Amino acid sequence: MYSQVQGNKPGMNGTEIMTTDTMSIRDMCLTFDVTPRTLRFYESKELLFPVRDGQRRLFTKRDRARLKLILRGKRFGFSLEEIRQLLDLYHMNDSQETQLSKTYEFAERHLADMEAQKAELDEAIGELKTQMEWGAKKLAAISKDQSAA
Amino acid sequence: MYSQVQGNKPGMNGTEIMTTDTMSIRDMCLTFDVTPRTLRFYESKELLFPVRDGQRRLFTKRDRARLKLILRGKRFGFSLEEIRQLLDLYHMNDSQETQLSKTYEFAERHLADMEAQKAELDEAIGELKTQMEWGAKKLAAISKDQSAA
DNA sequence: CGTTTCGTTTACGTTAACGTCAATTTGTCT
DNA sequence: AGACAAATTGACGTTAACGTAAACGAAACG
Repeated sequence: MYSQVQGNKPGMNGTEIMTTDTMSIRDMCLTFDVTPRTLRFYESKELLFPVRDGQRRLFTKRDRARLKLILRGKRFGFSLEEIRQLLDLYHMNDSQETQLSKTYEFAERHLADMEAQKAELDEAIGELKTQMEWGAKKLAAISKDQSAA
Repeated sequence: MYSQVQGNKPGMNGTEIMTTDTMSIRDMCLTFDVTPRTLRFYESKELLFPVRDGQRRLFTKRDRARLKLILRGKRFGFSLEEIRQLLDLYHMNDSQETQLSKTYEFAERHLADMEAQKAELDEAIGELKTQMEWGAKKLAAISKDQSAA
């Protein structure tokens, strides 16, 4: 649904298609529902590494994968700094094996956190449902009172 | 494991036990691992309603139930304002039936949020596990290289 | 009775995660 | 060329959720 045509150098007439697989900042904003400020902020925090076409940022496929993980991490309540460490695991390249062991341990703790969170979430959902059934009964009683009046 | 003796008025000798079922601010801090500042802050935001013994706050059983819900809500990434609304559902008394319907609707949205969050959490856990298996294989390869050298 | 030991109020400070605004540059259209 | 839109770089502002420090009162203790 979005243009894959980006990074056209001067000299292109617009009919040629350069599927460089990069996206402009605006396309990123529309696709992921974030603001330009957010993307620049994430770059400043070294969460994203858009390449440059002159001054302008071009976001690669890798940046988009990372952004998806960032936004998901945020929904789980992780800080950007924690997320940055996790991104290292997802985007580890072969020349960074020295850090792999440390990253792996971090991921283990993170996984434990998430599973604990899941257990608690299940419990909370159960309790909320119980409360809502109580509320539903109350509501039913009220509407009955009113029809009787 | 914590003292249930609180709110003793002057004139008590310490052998009598007044199981008023209230806790001092310090006991609350130890029990729930929060700071006094946090408890006062929650009171100022009308999340807790400790009674007073002169100047001092005494936290009731109701306050403790609410605090548990507050801390859990925070772990799920909800704001204090959102949590305050949910507390209305859990601590609704019969004289507040006018607001019940509104609160119920809020709870329905909240429940939907939580179930969506659970689904996403399951997915994230699965992906993280996959990545960690990849990482584990890498680590195994490295240690093999080193033993061969 | 002096002194530590909580607890209280008031008020200013802090951090994360951006928002917002201004000045400027660059590309695009007519 | 002129105008307009879109992007960039500072730089300062904002909100939530507390932290921290000062100044004070009350209670407990030797």
